[in-house]
Amino acid sequence: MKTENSKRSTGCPVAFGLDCFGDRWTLLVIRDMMVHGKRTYSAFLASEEQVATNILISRLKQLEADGIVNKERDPNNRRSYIYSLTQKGQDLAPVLLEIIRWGGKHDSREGAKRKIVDQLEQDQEGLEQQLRSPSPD
Amino acid sequence: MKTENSKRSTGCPVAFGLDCFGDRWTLLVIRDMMVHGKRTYSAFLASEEQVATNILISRLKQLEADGIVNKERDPNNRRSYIYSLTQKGQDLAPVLLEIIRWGGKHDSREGAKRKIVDQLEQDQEGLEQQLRSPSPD
DNA sequence: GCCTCACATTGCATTTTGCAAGCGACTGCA
DNA sequence: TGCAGTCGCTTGCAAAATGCAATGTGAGGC
Repeated sequence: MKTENSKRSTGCPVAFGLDCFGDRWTLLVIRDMMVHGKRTYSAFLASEEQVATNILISRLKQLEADGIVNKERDPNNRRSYIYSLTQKGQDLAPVLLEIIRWGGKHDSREGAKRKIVDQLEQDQEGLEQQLRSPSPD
Repeated sequence: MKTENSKRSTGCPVAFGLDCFGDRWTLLVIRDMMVHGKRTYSAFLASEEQVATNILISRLKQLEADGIVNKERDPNNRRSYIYSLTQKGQDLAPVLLEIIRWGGKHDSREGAKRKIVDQLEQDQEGLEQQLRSPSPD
């Protein structure tokens, strides 16, 4: 598991960000919450990129420890938990949007998904609000 | 070394971005180029975060392979190389800016560096232009 | 010719990742 | 009441990435 003291401490805001979400999986979990409105462990597990269970749980724990997501019991199902974005997590929406914009511009592969990129070009403000308080799609 | 076929191919622009710069070091090299105007191997090596030589060279090669940086000989010193950002690399400026904004807002540690964060608040457009064609600070 | 600098490689121990299996608490259903 | 299925999570282990120190190479400088 990623340990808490694996954080750098140079004071650079970029390094600080990377310490929170600078790996191959963390930002995909945040994407799943923002873009796809996912909120449960099993929903994250079902994402296209096929994250392993041990990686997923370690990232969720780290995100919770970093105050980016909040974990609470599902009132309707006592064996489930609901993960949601804190303010700090919602504030990652602009970061995600700019990554989407960059990926949309520079990913020339077949099968690149344009839907959200088009939405971003047409109504950035609206999309950002949507990412901050998402609903399942 | 990170192999080229370690790329995911789900078509998601976020996953595409993470395949290019989703690790603990790549974006720091890009930060060094944009924010600090660094352009040589030895300048990157001297960064605060103390990247190892093997990691640095592997990231530079990957960035070059991905078309994000360009490598050419230094006309003034034939044992040196100059690394510079391509258009694709310069287009990462908004991503970096939003990470800086987020880090600036949420990093409450002692010693967090505010200078660039303040600059961002005062003149985002100017800063973005500066990051796209940086000069050493 | 010898020294230094800049870029880069190598070897090896440690850490992280990927993958498969399994576990305990809980639920829905007969 | 029993029991199969779901949910969140843990464990074991092989493979890959990382951290680290030492070494190599090729171009200048003197």
